[in-house]
Amino acid sequence: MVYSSVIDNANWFSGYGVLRICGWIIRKKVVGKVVIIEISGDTSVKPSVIVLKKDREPELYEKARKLDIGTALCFEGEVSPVQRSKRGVEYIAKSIVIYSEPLKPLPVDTVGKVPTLLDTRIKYRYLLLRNPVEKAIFRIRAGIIEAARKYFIDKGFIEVHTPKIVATGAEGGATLFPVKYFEQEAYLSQSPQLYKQILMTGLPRVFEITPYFRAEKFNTTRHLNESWGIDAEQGFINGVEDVMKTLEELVCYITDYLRENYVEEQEVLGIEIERLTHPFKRIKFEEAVDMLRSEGIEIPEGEDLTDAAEKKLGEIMAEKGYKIYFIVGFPWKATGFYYMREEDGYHTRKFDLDYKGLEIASGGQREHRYYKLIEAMKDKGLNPENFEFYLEAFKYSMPPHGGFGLGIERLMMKMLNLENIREAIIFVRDRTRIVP
RNA sequence: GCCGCCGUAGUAUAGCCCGGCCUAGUAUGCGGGCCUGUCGAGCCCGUGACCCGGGUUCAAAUCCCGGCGGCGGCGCCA
Repeated sequence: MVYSSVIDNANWFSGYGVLRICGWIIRKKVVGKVVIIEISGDTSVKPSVIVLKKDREPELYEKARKLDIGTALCFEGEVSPVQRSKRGVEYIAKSIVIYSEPLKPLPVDTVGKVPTLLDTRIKYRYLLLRNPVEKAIFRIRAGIIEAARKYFIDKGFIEVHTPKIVATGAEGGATLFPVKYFEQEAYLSQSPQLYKQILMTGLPRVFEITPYFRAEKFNTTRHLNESWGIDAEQGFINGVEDVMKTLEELVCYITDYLRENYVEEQEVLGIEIERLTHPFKRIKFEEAVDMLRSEGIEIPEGEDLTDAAEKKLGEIMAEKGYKIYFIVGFPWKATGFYYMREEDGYHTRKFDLDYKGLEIASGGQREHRYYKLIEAMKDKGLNPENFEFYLEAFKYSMPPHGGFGLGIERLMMKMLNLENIREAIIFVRDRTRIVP
């Protein structure tokens, strides 16, 4: 599939089937009387291949054979009637315009013949984006967001933006990045949670595609300090099931959308995004704990599952034929103050969505009753006075509501079989990385 | 924060355990040549590296100490 570019200048038809394609040389072969140049641009994940023959276009042949890997150029031409390349669509060029040449040889291999360590890969990500594999990963990322927007808009949700500079976190300041905000103390937002909820008094169905800033000192393959999520919140719900339904439909919509529209990307990555069908399996938190305990894993009473336990649960569930499943009914002890408690006082309406043993989303029904919310905060040892801006909204007919946050990078990891979450974001912010 | 592993040309690696045979090997890149519509092309020639500082020793890429950097695990995690 050849995509039409939104940038007219980068890709336009100048009439009579003549096409202008721009990009960088990622591979060049001089083979006797023929020069073969592969261009990586934005028209396709696979390279555009220009073939120049000594007897057909002698001047361009001479020009092309001297070009370096990494050169930025545009060519005008047409699709070749002869298609012998196994790598991309072949073109016959009528003209080539050089825009920029590398000052020195590229530090990394943009065709992927020589392996690159993750650290180097992150450092030179912008160059490696010329590599079809890397390009495919980030085109798919864009596809996830594109699909999510379509899904929500179709369902009548409105896209919102909540502040990323906030006055307080929901549960103390330990995991927040402080920022100087004139004479006040402020933080980077860890989650749009509280603001999404406030919006339930005026816009009962919202979604937001947003960064999460988390100051935890993780050093693992599945944590970032700046990650992105697809968040949603909906009001006038009949229960937590309404929220879970939205989430499972969204995830299925995304995978179907990618399967259909990102075929070439999957081919380049050598994967097939698996088809998911809803409803997803629901298991109760206690059932999960029982399953794990019968496998000899210790789970302290009322505590959340560790990552290792979640991974093990993924294996157990896979044996039963479930790759993606909800864990529902988390104990109050293990959740935030804003989740609605069940009548028994022990359980809540919080859920997690796990995909192949990794938590990719969490959410639930929130407590919308003002006095219950105050009670909950006190129970969690929080001072309601610190949340006045939030609580105020609950005084004016807050409908029952709930929502979720879906981690984009984590979804990508499981969908594309990435080993490290850092492979799923272009510019990485982790424990030590702050540039580029 | 704790624990483990690692740091060798542009990139990716071998050598380190057991110091000398390392003038540091290989692949790829880069420069040159041959050949050929190649597709991880092939063949030949060339090019280029032991993270930093200190120590042990006749002798250190190799052993020891410190620093810096990377990877992973755990803790922690809306």
